[in-house]
Amino acid sequence: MRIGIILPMSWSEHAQSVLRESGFKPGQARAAVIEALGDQTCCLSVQEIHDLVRQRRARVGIASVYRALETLTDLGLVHRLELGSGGAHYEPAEPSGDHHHHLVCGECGKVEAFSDDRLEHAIDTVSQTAAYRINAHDVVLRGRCESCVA
Amino acid sequence: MRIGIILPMSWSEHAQSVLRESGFKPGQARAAVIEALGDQTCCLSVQEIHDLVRQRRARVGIASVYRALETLTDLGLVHRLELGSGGAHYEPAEPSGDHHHHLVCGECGKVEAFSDDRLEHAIDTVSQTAAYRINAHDVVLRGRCESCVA
DNA sequence: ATACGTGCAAAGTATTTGCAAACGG
DNA sequence: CCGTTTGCAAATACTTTGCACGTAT
Repeated sequence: MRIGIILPMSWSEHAQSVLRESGFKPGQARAAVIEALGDQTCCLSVQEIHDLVRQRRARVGIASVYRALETLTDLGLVHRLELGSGGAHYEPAEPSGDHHHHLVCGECGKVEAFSDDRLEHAIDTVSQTAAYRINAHDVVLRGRCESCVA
Repeated sequence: MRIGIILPMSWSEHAQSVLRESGFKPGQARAAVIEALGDQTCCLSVQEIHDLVRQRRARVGIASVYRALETLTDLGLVHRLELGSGGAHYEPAEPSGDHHHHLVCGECGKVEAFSDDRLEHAIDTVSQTAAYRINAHDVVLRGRCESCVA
C-alpha cells in the first residue's frame, strides 16, 4: 500500500475530485454551484445559490442549479435542509463527517448553525437502538433571534 | 377562584374548546380536520388529511384543509413537520407538552415516531444556552426501515 | 462519435389567495 | 344583519422534466 501525502483540500476541490472519480464530466453550471457553496459555512436557499452563481457567470439556469444540487446531495457532498420556510436549503457537507444543526428565527427567517457534543451523542445512541438503519439526522431549533426578541 | 372538575378530554375536544375560547366560530371543514387528526397518533400529509375528511363529509375543499391546519398550528394545537418528502405533514400536539420525533425511511417513505428522554434533555440544555429564545424543536432521523433493509 | 451537461420553456406539485355564497351568533 | 367560514377557481411558489444544443473525452 502506498501512503499518499495529505494536502489541505478545500471543500470545493474535494467536491470536484469526488465528482471526477464518480465519472461525472466537468461543467460550468455545476462548477459555479460548487464555488458558491464553497464560500459558505452555513446553508443557502436555492434562490440565494442561483443569485450567487449568476454574479459570476451569466446565463446559468435555475434548473441546472437544482440538478447540480441533486447530484451533490446524492454523492453526500452537500446536505439538504427543510427549514419550513417554503424552500429547501443546501450546505456543503464536511468531508470529515463533522456537522452542525440549525437555529431558525420564525420572525425574520435568520438561520444560524450550532453544534453540541451531548446532543450528537444522544442522537447516536437513539440511532443505534432504532429499528431503522439510520444514516442521517437533522435537528432544528425554532424560536426568535436576539434582534427579534428585542 | 373556582376549581373545576377535571374531566378526561380528548385532543379533539381540547382543540375545539381552545378554538371557541379564542373567538373562532365553528365550521364544518375545520371540525372535520380536527376529527381526522384526533384519530391519529403520528403525522399525516395534507393529502391524507383531505382524503380522510372527504370520507366523512363530501365537498370539503383542500383550501379549507390548509386554512384549518394553519389556524391550528398558530394556536399550537398541531405541529407541522417538514420531512423532506415534498409536502408538509401535520399531527396533533399533546396538550401536556409531551412530544415525539420521527424516523423516516428514505426508501418507502414510512414514518414512525420515537421519543427519548436523554435526547430531550440534551435539546433543552442547548436551547437554554442559545442566543435565540427557543420555543420548539424538531428531530428527524433518516435511514431505511426494517422492511427496506431486508 | 458518443454520451453527458446545460439553458430555456413547459409541465408538475404544493400552497395561498380572491371572491361570492353559506352559515352561526 | 354582520362578520366568519367555506368551496371553487385562479394565482403563486417551488421543483422537475423534455428537448435541442454545446462540450468533453
